[in-house]
Amino acid sequence: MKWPMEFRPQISVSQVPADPSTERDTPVDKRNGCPWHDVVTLLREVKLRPTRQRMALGWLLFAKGDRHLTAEMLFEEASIARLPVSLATGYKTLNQFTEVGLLRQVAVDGSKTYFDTNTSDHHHFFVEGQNALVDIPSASVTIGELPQVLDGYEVARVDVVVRLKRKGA
Amino acid sequence: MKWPMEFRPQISVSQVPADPSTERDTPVDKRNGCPWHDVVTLLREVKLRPTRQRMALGWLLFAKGDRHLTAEMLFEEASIARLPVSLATGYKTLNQFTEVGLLRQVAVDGSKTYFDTNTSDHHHFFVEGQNALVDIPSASVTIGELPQVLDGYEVARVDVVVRLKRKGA
DNA sequence: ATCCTTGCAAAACGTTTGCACCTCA
DNA sequence: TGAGGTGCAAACGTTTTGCAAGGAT
Repeated sequence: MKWPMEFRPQISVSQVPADPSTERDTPVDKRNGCPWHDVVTLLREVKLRPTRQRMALGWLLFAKGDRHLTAEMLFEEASIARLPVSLATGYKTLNQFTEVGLLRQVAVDGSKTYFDTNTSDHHHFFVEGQNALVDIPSASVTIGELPQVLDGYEVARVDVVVRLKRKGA
Repeated sequence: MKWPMEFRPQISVSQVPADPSTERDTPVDKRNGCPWHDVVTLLREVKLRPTRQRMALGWLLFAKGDRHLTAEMLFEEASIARLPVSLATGYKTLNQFTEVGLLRQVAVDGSKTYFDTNTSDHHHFFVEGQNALVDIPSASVTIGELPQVLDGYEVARVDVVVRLKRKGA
């Protein structure tokens, strides 16, 4: 594959502070803990039927502030909480929630897919060994300038992952 | 999991231009096309026996400048070139090369693992639709400052992925 | 001669799907 | 009641592994 690479700086990504009032793509306020009742509203706004399972998962996901979960983790939480949801439904729901902008997928390495309940503009620490993700407010990372992008393309998103390792490991 | 997050800017990651003379962790010069003979040297330096298969894969990987490959892509290239290497060996070799610092894994989303022959400090464009990776010299991206890192941990690496999408898609 | 490496096929793993049954509006 | 959702088990694609046979020093 040939690629015309002209790296004249041109596009500049301005990072916006994670001020709730500026959040985009967040149909419903899920910034504060989300009582059970609000999950109905949340689901209705994105035009997903508030079924028993989606309610349960939505509650697990959004009631406790920002979280980073895999399908398996969510499934286990539901099991422990005696919320009867199958693993397949867990996957399907996470994907649906992502499609409608309630969640965001985070690419770290490894085979597992992480879902982030914080859909605003921000980045991540990835803690090796613990395989845990921690938010970094986008205000804390400044990206200066990017090289010019290929004609016909535009920047969809800039993901920054800061990998942490145990000191002296 | 609780996490003490104090986001006082403190650690500053200074990005170094991709000047070959400053490359770290690159045991052997693989900057210019690597003739067959040099692969032997390359392998010996990292204490891997120069077997037929590792020679073949090493040559495919390092003879053509910087590349971003999955195991399947490498396997297909080898097949086309009539180099008899099994898929399992392809995987094993990519992992071994990564362990000794000859390759670097790149985390984009999707189920496939990409390996990058450029182990120096740099970032990536990820072209959606084409699932292609393109290097961004680290000099083109300036990361200002990072929040303080949890006690006992240090920054292993900062990965920046700039996702490109077709305009108006 | 010894240890390392390979190839195959099978297993493992995370994820998706086909389909019969159920349920919400 | 009917469109949509769920659960199960099977299918899927990628990656790893156990083991017997082959190759490097």
